[in-house]
Amino acid sequence: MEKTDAITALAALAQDNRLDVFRLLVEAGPEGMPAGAVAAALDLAPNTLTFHFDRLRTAGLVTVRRDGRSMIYAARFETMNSLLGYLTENCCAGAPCAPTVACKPARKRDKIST
Amino acid sequence: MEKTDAITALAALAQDNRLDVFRLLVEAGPEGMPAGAVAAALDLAPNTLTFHFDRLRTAGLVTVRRDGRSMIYAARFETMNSLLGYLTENCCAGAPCAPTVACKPARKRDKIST
DNA sequence: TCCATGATTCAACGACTATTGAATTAATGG
DNA sequence: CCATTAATTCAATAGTCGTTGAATCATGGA
Repeated sequence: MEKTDAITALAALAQDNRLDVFRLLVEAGPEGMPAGAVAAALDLAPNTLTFHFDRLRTAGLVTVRRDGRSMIYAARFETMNSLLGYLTENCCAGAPCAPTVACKPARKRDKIST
Repeated sequence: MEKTDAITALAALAQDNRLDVFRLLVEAGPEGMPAGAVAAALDLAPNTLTFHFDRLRTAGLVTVRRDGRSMIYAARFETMNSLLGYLTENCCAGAPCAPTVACKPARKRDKIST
């Protein structure tokens, strides 16, 4: 991952609502969930949400597809992995950090903590 | 690591010059380096640098101590580790990501890539 | 004490961010 | 075709960010 991409991804995650959105999508797994459901879960105005989705999408942290009138957003774990890779490689003085960290959608967890 | 701390740390790293500063300090290791040396290495105005150091310090990513008239800044690897921990735990759907990632100062590397 | 050096403080500035309300586009069902 | 639902676009706004220049503080040496 390039430095500029890392910065974009970091900036995308460095915001309260966006971090919530991303965590929610991570929990939702690869199938993702409709924008409306995210809006309902996090109590965000639809236009505000569109704004944040745009940032996440620009950062490559999220994908969209249309399903009827719903837009289904899903987390891109690959990008999250690249970001973790970049941070361990460049901000940890090298090798000691990186015993093959990998980010998979996998199993659900108890509950998102705020 | 708390969510708000994670956001502060992410925001601290999500900026070109600050990321450069932090990477430089990571390379410098636990002894750190004087503000002036950082300023020279990255060609930053001293007041601009103070501004960025403040952010990094607020995020807990950096420590300072005085040595004569120099201020010696050093990376706090512990915080970086916590951040990586938070991201793998909360943004990777849980366990599959975290085979004990750890961030140590340790050995130098070839060269920072821009 | 005086001066030079290293760094911080402060005010100002343009640029960007996050949110809002109103209007608009897209797809579906009757 | 019309109404409804889902989401996006757009303009406006307050607030924050990054940088600059000038002034100030702190330390050490002559």
